[in-house]
Amino acid sequence: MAYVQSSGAATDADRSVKLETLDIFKGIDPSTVEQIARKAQNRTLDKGELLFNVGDTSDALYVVADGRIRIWTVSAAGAEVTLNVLTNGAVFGEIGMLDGGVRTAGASAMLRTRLTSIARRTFYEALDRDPQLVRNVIDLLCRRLRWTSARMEDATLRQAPQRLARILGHLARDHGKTTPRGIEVVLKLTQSEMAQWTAMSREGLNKVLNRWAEERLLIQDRGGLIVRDLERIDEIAEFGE
Amino acid sequence: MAYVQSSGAATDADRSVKLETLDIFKGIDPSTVEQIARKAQNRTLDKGELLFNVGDTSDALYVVADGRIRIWTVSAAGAEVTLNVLTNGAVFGEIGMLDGGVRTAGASAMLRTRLTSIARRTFYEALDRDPQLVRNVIDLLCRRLRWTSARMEDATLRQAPQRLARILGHLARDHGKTTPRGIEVVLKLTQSEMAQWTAMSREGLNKVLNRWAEERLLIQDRGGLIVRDLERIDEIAEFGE
DNA sequence: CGAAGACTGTGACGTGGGTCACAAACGTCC
DNA sequence: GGACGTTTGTGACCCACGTCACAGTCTTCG
Repeated sequence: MAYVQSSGAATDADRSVKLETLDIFKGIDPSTVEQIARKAQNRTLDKGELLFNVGDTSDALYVVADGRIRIWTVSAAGAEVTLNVLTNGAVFGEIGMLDGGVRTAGASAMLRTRLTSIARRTFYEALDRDPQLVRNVIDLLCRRLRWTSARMEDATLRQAPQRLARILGHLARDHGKTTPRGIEVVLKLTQSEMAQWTAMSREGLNKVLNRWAEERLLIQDRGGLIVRDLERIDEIAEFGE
Repeated sequence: MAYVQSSGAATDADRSVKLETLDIFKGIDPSTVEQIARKAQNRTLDKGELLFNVGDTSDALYVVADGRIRIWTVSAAGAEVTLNVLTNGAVFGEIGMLDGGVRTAGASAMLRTRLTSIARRTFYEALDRDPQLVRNVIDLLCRRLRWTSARMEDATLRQAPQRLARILGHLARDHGKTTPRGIEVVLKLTQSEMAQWTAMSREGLNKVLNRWAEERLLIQDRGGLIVRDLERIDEIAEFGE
């Protein structure tokens, strides 16, 4: 089986990500995937460890096997903005791998994280063999482009609270667990981390969050966050308060 | 020859764009390109005419044969932001053509413009036949992604004057003609058009432009714009004033 | 358990840049 | 050469948000 190798104990195996379950390998001959998996490298990053920096040369694509990766950029002044936070099963770094250019963003681990990396050579061999993989790659790139366009729009024509609402919606949908109390966000982030993500100041974010808590749109539960009124949050993201 | 057909007088022929000169067809068998050119459609838009709107279904890619196309998005409040201005030889609309999704941005003509369009069917036939075309498409998408990322950064962590400086640099480099007086921007835009592009107000842009004119960074010559100190403009784009 | 460090909460204050409301200058068409 | 529409120029005013400067509160670890 084309498992992403677990570098830890056997009990970790269930949390591991199988390559063949990834969208990018959907419809690909299992033997091809297995071959890629055999040549793939594994790597573990400690909390806070840098995987790559803006401007680094690049020749591999990564898959988050278990953990959490933050993708970011820095301004000339040194301010960091988070572009995305990736969890198990996410693929990243494909642009550098595909075109061989330098990295346009940095990547680092938010906690101890296991990764699988696939080298350009390996990937291109498979690309030459399987036309379906080509389609999948094109699809992936298109999806990325659409996602970036949407975020671009957010950045240019939405105000801070709208951007925050957008992120909250994303957190609730992609990292939320429905409970009697509301949608619990499993992906726990500090206010500073969220602030970097929404490109606002920590203090400003705090104030908005507390206002919304008062209005019962969400509950703040020591570090955790429970979304109560996703409808309204979405509305704010789209049209403002 | 795989010319983009001129729908106008023969004198327009010299301004026409040949498909085989486009990056996306670099290294492709001429007969394949010719076949695509034969199946391509031509279309002329009047000044201001809408080619497609956000949310439209899409099944074609376009090439600007002669004229000028503006790509834009709208906020829920109705404010338009220009994402790019395209001139002869530019390719656009490829994402929708490739993945069949709806358009994420609108496109309209800034002046009377001739376009060539290539349908998904036609393109995919060629894609199946020529693996080099696949590489070219992947390259194009990667380039787009890098460009969008850069603009994304501009939007989130640069201030208005920096964004303006960025656009000026782009105008000077990609649409400029070096003359004794400085780099003359051939692509003439009104201040309103530039303001939409830099996501600032027309009034604000005006003030910055006049300040820079006083500082001899540029000359404003009734509608035209001449960049005198590109070094400094680039510096401002990167580090602020 | 107690201290140090991280995280959260909140007000005072400053400012970039948008909106409004004009006036002046420029085109272009009868 | 008026006259009307477009573009440019400029000041008064305003507001969203960032920065600063704290004070609480939670965690974690010796």
